[in-house]
Amino acid sequence: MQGEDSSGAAELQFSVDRSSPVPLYFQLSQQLEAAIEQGRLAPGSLLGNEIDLAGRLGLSRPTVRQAIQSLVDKGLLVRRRGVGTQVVHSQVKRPLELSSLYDDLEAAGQRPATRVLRNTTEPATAEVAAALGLAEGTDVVLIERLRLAHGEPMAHLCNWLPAGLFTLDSAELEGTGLYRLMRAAGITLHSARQAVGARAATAEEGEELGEPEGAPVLTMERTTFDDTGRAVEFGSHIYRASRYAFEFQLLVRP
Amino acid sequence: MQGEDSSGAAELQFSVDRSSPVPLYFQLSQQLEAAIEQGRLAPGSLLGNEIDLAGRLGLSRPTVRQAIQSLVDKGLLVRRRGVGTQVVHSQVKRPLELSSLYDDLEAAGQRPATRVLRNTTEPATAEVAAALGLAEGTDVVLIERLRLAHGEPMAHLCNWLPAGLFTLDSAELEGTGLYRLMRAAGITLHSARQAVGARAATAEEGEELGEPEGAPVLTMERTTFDDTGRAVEFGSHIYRASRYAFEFQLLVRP
DNA sequence: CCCCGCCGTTTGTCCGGACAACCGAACTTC
DNA sequence: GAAGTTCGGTTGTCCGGACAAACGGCGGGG
Repeated sequence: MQGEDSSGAAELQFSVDRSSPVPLYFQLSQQLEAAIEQGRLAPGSLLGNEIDLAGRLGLSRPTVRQAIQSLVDKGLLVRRRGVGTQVVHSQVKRPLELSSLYDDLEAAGQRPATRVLRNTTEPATAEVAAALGLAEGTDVVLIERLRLAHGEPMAHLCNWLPAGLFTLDSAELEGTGLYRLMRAAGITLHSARQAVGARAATAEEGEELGEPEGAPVLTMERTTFDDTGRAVEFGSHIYRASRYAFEFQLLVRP
Repeated sequence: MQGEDSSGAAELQFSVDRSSPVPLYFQLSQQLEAAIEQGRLAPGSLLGNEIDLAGRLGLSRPTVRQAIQSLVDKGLLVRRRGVGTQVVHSQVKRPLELSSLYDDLEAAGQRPATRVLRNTTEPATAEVAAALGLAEGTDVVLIERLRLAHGEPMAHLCNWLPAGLFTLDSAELEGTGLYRLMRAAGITLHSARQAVGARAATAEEGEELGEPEGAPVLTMERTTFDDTGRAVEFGSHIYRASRYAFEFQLLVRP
């Protein structure tokens, strides 16, 4: 038995700034998250009861609970009635965000690059129209890109967006991901429907990706919606299975 | 302009049972969710302000807020300060749960079946030991299964569990999924780390799945943790790409 | 020695109120 | 007519308190 494991955060110093416009519960949750991240709050250690914590910080219990709850939702803390709140043992990293491949590669230390093959406006095919909830033949923007890492092709990306949603500059697309541009344009992404599968590459696809014909490729189709429910993007992507796999963490809803 | 779209849930009837052990906020959130599911609350319609809703139900505003917040977390509602709470327009289905293939197939109307090929205890290989956080050579349970739908092979599943975690009956495994059994045994699943990729099937794998050698297959590796942080399961799965794809919905964290 | 119930601790739920921040629309002003 | 301003309505944040429910350890009884 190590007493440390249970002593927890009693001696940890947290503080809030009431003059800040940042909500108090958010200030606290950020400090707690940072302490967990840096190991100052050891996995398995108890956080100390909410009443005392509130008292030490000069906050009310609901505010402290709100801060804790946000970290529980992130999977960093676990609450047990009659026991207390403790830091989870496992290494929780990132619970599957809606991030672009560009950000993924950049975070992994790869040097991503993009080659824009097409950036045009076309009438929507039946499949694209159905995915975006538009009438067939409506004008949509088609973006075809090749994503590279360390100069090697990684994926072939086709995206369709409703025309007029916002202007897409090819130069900007070379330097960052699509989602970053959409967020910057004031579009609030809300949810996405995805399908991940696999198939054999056609000769043309193999050519583009540097794989032989018939090589296995990962496929992903995704429709993204904003918070008004409009479909704002439909993508059909192909990844080199020999060089890429989707990695993510998911949490279980209690 | 249709007034209906904004009139919202004013005339909808909700009620709570204070003698029930089910929390009041949960009763309300279930009724709201059912109303949305059945279309009684139209997409885009406003929910009516929280104060009135609380008054009509004889609840306090925090309780109503808690009910609404749980549906916001599920992606069914969107709140806008100064505007109100409205039902999202898009069809939100299921935000990617940690569910077994068995449940997925059953929900899709396929008739799943399982053939248990192996159910033994063996010393852990280096790979399995690393995934489960055990010492190499520690005894682990190995379960090898073939999953069928409509009598056709769909996937080949290999799972390793720490020995002694709970007893696995082959007969039970034929009738349901692994996660359901684990939950029934009192193990609270907390999070999982997954990797989804693709490759060509070996001759042996093709034989088992009814695919030619070299056919593309989807691969998934998954390590599942309980809420104490222990790894409770490691799985290495292969799916017929011609017959199966992962479909899921994901929400954007605000 | 083992099982069972008691009891303190801690989180879960719920209340009622207060003020701030924000949005949209009506209004005023130029 | 257009732009800026005010104002009502709604959600966001925060407080202090109260009781209930679950867990774990303790002691008593078999």
